[in-house]
Amino acid sequence: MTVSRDKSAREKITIKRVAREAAVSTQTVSRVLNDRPDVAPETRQRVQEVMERLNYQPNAIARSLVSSRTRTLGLLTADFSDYFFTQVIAGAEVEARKHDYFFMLGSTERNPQDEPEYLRLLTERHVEGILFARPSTEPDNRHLSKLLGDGVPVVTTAYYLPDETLTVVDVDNVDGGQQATRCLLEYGHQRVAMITGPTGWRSVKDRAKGYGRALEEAGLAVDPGLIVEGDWSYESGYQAMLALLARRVAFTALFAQNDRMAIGAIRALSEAGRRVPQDVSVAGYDDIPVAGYCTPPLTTIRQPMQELGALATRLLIQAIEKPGSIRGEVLLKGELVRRDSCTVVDAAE
Amino acid sequence: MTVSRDKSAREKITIKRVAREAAVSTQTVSRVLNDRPDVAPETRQRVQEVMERLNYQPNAIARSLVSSRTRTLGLLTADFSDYFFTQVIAGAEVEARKHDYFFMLGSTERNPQDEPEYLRLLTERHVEGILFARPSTEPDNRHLSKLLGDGVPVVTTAYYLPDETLTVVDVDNVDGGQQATRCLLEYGHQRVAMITGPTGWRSVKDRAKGYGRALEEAGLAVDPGLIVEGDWSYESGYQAMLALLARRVAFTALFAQNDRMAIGAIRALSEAGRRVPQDVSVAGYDDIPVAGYCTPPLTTIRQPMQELGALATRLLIQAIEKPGSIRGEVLLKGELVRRDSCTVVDAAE
DNA sequence: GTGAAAGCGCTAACAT
DNA sequence: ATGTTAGCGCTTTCAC
Repeated sequence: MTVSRDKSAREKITIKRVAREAAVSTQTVSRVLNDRPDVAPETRQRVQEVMERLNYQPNAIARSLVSSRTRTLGLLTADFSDYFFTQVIAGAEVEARKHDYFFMLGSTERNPQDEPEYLRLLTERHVEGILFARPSTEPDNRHLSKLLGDGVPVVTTAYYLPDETLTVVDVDNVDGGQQATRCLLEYGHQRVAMITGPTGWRSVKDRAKGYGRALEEAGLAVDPGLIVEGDWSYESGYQAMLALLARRVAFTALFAQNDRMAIGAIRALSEAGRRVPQDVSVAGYDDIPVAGYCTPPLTTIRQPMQELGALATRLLIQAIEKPGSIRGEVLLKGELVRRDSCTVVDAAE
Repeated sequence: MTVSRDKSAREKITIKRVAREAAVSTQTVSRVLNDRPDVAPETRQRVQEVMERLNYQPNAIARSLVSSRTRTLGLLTADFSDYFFTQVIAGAEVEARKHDYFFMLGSTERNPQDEPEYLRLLTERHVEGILFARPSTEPDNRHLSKLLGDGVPVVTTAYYLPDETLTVVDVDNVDGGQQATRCLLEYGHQRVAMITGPTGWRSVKDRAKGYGRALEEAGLAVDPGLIVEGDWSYESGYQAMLALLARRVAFTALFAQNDRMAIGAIRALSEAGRRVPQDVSVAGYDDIPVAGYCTPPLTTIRQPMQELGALATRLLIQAIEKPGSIRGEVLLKGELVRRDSCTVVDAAE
């Protein structure tokens, strides 16, 4: 019975088969595979030729079993619609590949209670470390503490734990909030409103702190009547601005803690007949791609998101390969991008 | 020397250890682990207690080696900045977890020539199938053909191969382009411009086909002078509109093949003193989150991106678990979302 | 330089 | 209902 030869002799191509065809022991094949020096040049070449001819692929599973290394990292995220974390992941992935690691993806996507289960499954698969690319909003972090207790390397981006000393990579949100607010103040605005992200986020508190500092620098006090809370979404920015307008308080400028809420707020302002920037100057945060092309183009704080992911991954790999070598926080700075949504306060106002 | 006990007695917790402490054979432990029926209730319970007490975690690597199953899928993508594919991935991940699979992430992010290498590394790690969540723009697809030849299950989203019969999940771009254009025509527009995505993309050709069909239905001819090419980016939409305006051809409506280019084009129109929608109606494609909040809110085609990812994953898993069960294309329909960027043609024009 | 033997953690196949 | 033996594909150890 002759079958097409590729399909018929379906013996798996293992190290054994290579050894047999090259007339050496499996051990020698293994040596060639791992670029060990103690192989005779002719032997090495012969083995390599056989590997080539058979299209041999070493079985990474088997290698992992004996070496207890998987060169695999776990990536825990919460929401793929969040541009910030998506960019972090993009940066992380590129960096991981540079060091010959792969990421296993775990996205809890609106089921945060699944996280412990994800962690269990990932550790069963022997990921060598875990990158948290999600906000720190869950109250229950026992599973993460357990992970740390077990000695699994963990690095987080923009994720803090109350009691634990984590390796965290983040942007300097205090500085960013201060830069954005300062920019508005420099244009002569005295009444600067703020739409914040949801309570509980570290970044929200920090950006608000920066806002407060900038006001203080200018000799102004924080007026709670000018502050509204959103949930980062376009819609919440829109609603927050409606709420602010309903309060009938005076303001000539707005600092929105992210671009989406800024754009939503601009929509509400425009519907209310208030022009941006002539009547109200608006500064956002993130510099999402649309920021330069919406109407008007948005002045905002650009965050080095991909760098954040890359740096976090580098630290994680370092923690794996040189245990105990790192610890603590790293903060990257954001950068003010001036566009058309901010201008000098109207003297007539 | 007394060390904290968690660190000292660092014997790995394996099936052997559990067997020893429960005074059974490893085989019995294995049976309990795999929920086999042939274990005495008391034995089962005793084993489970020991597992619990020792906090035993089965080693997925070892299980994979013997079962040659990894419950791991490969995910190949190209660009995390692309909202479409990001959403596909989000949907895919959720679906994978439902079936107890994980994805290994491979993002070629502006290095398409790395793809063969990625594929090699993924197959070495014995992923059981691969999902391509990236556009089909590379001319060289030998590595993918090889994959198919090797019998690795592959499903793609919006990715076609000239000669191969792939399992493809996609949106019906002809229908979408037709819906968008038809909407503009229904408002009475006769001169409908189009900004396309880059040549070579299947979706570009299909959306253009839909545009042509709608015009034909209305008894109108396609005018190449009204068509400009972009590259999907905001900036390219902006530039394309500048180019179109420079041609000094008359048009009262625009179909942009994605929302980003539509928004870029609106920016150019607004800078040129042409109001949207009063002077020019604009329809986009994708319904990205900002579409409802930019100025003016965008009429567009909503695509079921997450569903696409989920469906592709379901088909992939099916192909793995029941080989030979599927083949061919599945097309999901998009849906027209009417907002403010389109209106009836100005009679005075 | 090369090979034989043992074992990584688990399960399939056969015993009892 | 439970245990014994063998083996998944590879590497480590120790011979020669």
